[in-house]
Amino acid sequence: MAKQPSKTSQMDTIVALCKRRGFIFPSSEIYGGINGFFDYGPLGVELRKNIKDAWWRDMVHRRDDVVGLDASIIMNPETWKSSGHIEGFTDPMVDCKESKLRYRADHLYYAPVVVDGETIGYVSALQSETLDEDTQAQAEKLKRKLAIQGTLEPLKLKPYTAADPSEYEKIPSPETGKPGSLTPPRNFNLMFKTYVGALETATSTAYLRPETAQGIFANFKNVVDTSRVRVPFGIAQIGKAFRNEITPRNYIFRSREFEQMEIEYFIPPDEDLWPKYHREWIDARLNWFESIGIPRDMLIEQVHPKEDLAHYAKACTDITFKYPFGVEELEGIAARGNYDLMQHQEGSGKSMEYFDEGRGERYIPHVIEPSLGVDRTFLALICAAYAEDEIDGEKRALLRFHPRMAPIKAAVLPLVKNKPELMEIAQKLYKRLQRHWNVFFDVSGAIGRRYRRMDEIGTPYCITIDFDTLEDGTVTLRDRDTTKQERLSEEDLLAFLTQHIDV
RNA sequence: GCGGGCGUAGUAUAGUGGUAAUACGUGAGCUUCCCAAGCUUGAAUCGAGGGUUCAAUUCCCUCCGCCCGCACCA
Repeated sequence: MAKQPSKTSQMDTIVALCKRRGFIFPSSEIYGGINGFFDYGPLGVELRKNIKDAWWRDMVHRRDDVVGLDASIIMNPETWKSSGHIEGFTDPMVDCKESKLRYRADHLYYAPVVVDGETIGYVSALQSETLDEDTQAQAEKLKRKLAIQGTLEPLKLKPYTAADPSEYEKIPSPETGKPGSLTPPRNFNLMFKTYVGALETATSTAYLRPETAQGIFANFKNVVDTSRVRVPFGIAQIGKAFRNEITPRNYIFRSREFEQMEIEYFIPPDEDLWPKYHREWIDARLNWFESIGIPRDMLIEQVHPKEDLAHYAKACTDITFKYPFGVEELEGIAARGNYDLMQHQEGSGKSMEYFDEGRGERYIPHVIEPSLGVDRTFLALICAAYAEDEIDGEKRALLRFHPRMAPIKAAVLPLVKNKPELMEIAQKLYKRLQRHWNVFFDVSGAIGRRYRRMDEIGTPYCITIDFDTLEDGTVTLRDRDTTKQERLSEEDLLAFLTQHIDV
């Protein structure tokens, strides 16, 4: 019985293919690699570039209402105070050494149990609606158990993060109820720190940006003052961002260095207005994914439930993709109100107000934020494109990339290499195509082998120069997905390629 | 960070206390060769460090990395 390929094995196959054909390498592999970082090889860099170019062209050049920006990765650290990343990006964690469970330290509450002014022990519980009752019951139980007489004083609950280091040993684990197994709270700030200038001092501390968005907000006034934009309008940016993830997982899906493609789309503040723009952007983004070759049925629109939203957010809809390891976020489209601009206005002391001439009024615009990862798109494209089929009883693996996304658009293949006439024509055609696209020239091996090589890296078209070419100038155009061939003149070939690649 | 599993050419795997192999891929060559043909020939591997041993890829320890689960996903 044939082995059913499991979900992980399909992922393994894709990982192996990416390595074998030069899409993705583990970063600094000769030194044993480094967790959560990846390098993109000759084919990978082409695919990434095609993703970014397509996004930029479709979101910036082909729209009248979006302009671009390229902000620096390291910004004034005040930026991250205003944005909330220095406070909110830190997750204090506490581990229970006995039960092996881990908690958010700020969600774990504790209180000393005090009877007639004397502390007889501690109680603890996780944040919940019944927190007060739970801890009260624990305290009474403790008092009975120790057979202590007297009056129980009201519990003063504090988060574990506020505990004195001398108390860590005495606070019971919420799982086991016994003290002594909890670690001190440990901070995981997800921003990478660095130092600007020669001296490593507290005042020279800076951060690698954890998102590109803040560079856009920080430049809001600059763009408004210089670019003749009018609300509603967007600012788009593509760039690297860095998050010191506790556990990078799923290949390039969650890595510590990644690239974002973000738009902040500024709209008037009317409460009834944002749902319309939010919807428009969700649809625009879904259409875009389809246009680059991700089938609609692999995409899911997921609305964040109200209770999961950040306090300032009005709504957030994820576009998720069916990765082999599960359905995971590709892009988030958030309606963030005017929170970010307000924060920066307050933090910087500079007005973020926009004067709307049409309305004759001043306001701080609200924002819709479509935020997408280049690397997640990369992985989605490969997962969507990967296929295995059978040609005349021979198995083959191929990547069915949209021609616009394919790292190599076409290969020029002289049927045989020991005929100078064929080589000469092939070289000439190759040079001609090279002026327009990334094309490949291959003479080594049998023609069938060369086709299969191109299939595996997703090259949509192979152009073969054969003996008929010497007679009538036509070439064979072979299609990757169907393996069908047709003969075309050189001019028809160019028209065909232009039509299919430059969409 | 914890627990479990793992680490042998580019990839997938075999194997051993006496210095390593198979397939595919890959380089060169031959063949008017349209779907991984054939032949000749070449390169390339035991994650790193330490220990035990006459001898370690094999046993032990440490580190690094990968995978799964917990947690995290702001």
